[in-house]
Amino acid sequence: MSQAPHPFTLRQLQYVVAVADRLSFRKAAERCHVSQPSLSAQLSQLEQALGVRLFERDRRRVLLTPAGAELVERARRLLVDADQLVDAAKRAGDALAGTLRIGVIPTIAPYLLPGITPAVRKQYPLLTLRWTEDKTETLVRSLDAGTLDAAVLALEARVGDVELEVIADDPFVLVTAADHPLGAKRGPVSAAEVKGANVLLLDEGHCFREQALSFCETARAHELEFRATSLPTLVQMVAGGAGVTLLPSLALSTELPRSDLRVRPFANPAPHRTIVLVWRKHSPLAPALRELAGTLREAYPEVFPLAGSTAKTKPKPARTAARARR
Amino acid sequence: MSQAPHPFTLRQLQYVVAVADRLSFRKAAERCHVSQPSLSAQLSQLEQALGVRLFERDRRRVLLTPAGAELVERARRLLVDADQLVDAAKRAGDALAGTLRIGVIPTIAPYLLPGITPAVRKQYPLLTLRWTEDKTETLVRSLDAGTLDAAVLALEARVGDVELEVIADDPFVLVTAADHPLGAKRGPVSAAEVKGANVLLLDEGHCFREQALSFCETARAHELEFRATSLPTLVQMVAGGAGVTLLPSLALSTELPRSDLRVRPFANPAPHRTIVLVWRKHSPLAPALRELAGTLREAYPEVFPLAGSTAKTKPKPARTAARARR
DNA sequence: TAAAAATACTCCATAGGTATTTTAT
DNA sequence: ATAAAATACCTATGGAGTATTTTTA
Repeated sequence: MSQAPHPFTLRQLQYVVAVADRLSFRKAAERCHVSQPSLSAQLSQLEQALGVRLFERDRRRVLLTPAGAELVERARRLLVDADQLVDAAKRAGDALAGTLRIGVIPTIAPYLLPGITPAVRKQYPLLTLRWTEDKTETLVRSLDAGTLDAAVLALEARVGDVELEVIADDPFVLVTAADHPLGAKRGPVSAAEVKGANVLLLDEGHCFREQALSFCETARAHELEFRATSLPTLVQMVAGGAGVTLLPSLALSTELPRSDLRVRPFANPAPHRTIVLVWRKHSPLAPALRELAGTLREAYPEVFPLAGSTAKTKPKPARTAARARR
Repeated sequence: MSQAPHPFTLRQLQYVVAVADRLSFRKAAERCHVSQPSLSAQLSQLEQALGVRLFERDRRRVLLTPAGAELVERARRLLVDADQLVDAAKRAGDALAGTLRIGVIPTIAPYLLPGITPAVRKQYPLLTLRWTEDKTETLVRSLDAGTLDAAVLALEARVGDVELEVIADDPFVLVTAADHPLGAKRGPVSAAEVKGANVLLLDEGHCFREQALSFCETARAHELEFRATSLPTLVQMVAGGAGVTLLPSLALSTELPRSDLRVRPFANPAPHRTIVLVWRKHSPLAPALRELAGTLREAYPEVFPLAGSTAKTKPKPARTAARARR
């Protein structure tokens, strides 16, 4: 649309309004902290630009012409809008007091979000998070396109050229039916034990599938032909005796305990994923996102005491003793 | 309110919008017909002024930050409003296409306005006239205060320090009851004939009263104690036999003919008033008002063939042959 | 390396200042 | 004579230009 420089200045509008209020060039000039000739010059310039006489000059006083009166009203509104624009921008300057669009993968979203939402709301009461759930590849594309400000992903996936901050380490566990041989023993399960087992995995496209599959290949376990579309389905199929599976610890508190299933951690080196918050390189939101990631990292072990790597340093963190961070 | 210079420029907003549209500083600069460094400089200046990063710079492309996206929306609106302000001002520049506030005295308003309104509407379809009816003194004060843009008055009254344009000469006539001796004769009545007659006049405050009274003093006629508050009342009282009166010709077509009344013009020098359009000295509307007065002057004899001085030049103007003036 | 934005600087247009004149009461 | 706005003229800020460097894919 408009590419030519605007025919008037916000300053000129201020002058018009000042004169309309005081009905005197001198007093208006005082109020605007400029000299009377400067103000006069700007106003006649404005009149020339608009092609309208705005004021009726008289040595005693100044009167508004009908055109001037209308312009003053518009000028007032415009100046108010301009001020509001400044205010809005200043408010928007604090990214943690606005809206952030963040993506999450399906094997994290339903387990993480309910848990950390209260902590985020508490820490950043003015922040609104707009979550988008999709597979890693889609999220990374959206991120690059600028449709998302950040994403919560597993670092082990192809994550693109981004900056990131670790939120938590999420070790995998072995899940078997209660009557399955591998579920009979307690304590950490070694890769050797799993050798030859029939393992159920997620569908293509889920990065968790790739991560679990990579472990299975190392351990020489077999993948079954059936693939599940979600973790709850996977668990259900294991309970039905179709085979064993791996689950991220994050999902445990939601999917388990179940009397028909057994869960065993893995012996080192245990398969795991690293949950990270990622954002575009050069994103001006980087500082804010880094801080947000810190908040998530701190909230994580409190909300998921069974899961996070940080939990190792605090073997039994009291679930109720969530320190309020100011 | 705002007396400090505004923290940003409309030009800067144009730059922001241009960048938001093209997502490239270079292309935006092209579009705005400035060099890329100039645009860059203005934008970083704006970012500094607002304390917000608006763009995410990347060598490949430019992305809007959330704050930037919001600001762009506001900027778009603000620029549209600014353009509208210019348009409105340009339109308002033509005073004969806007609204004019005009005062009229009570002895003119009811007779003149219905007659000339169609002509005005025809000549200036975009013009709205806001009429105010009041006595001369009040109108002159309103005019001076700027509440009115102009007024239709009788020049013979104290009209203040104004510029004016004559609309019409309005000679007075003698009105008597049908059975009054002065009404028995036909043809112009001389001042001598009226000597000693009992004359009814308007109330104080009406300038027409002063004008009629001045004639009565010259002619040595007597004013009766009763005073009427309006011309219709005056006519009614004359019909009732209370005395004779003077009427402005302008009022004739509305108040007369009546079978119970007689009307006679005055012999020269006939009493009269001059109907004028007046406005403040220095009013920037002067040219428009002068033109408007011209239109009224031309319409007058066509609408009031019995009344105007101009009518003398055309003894019998066909009332229906109102030339359409372009 | 190439393409885009940022820097460095120079220039000039103009907003703003001071001194003075004009104008109308 | 006075008070206010307009005019004349000067100054200096800063917007815009050209040339160049920086950055990173």
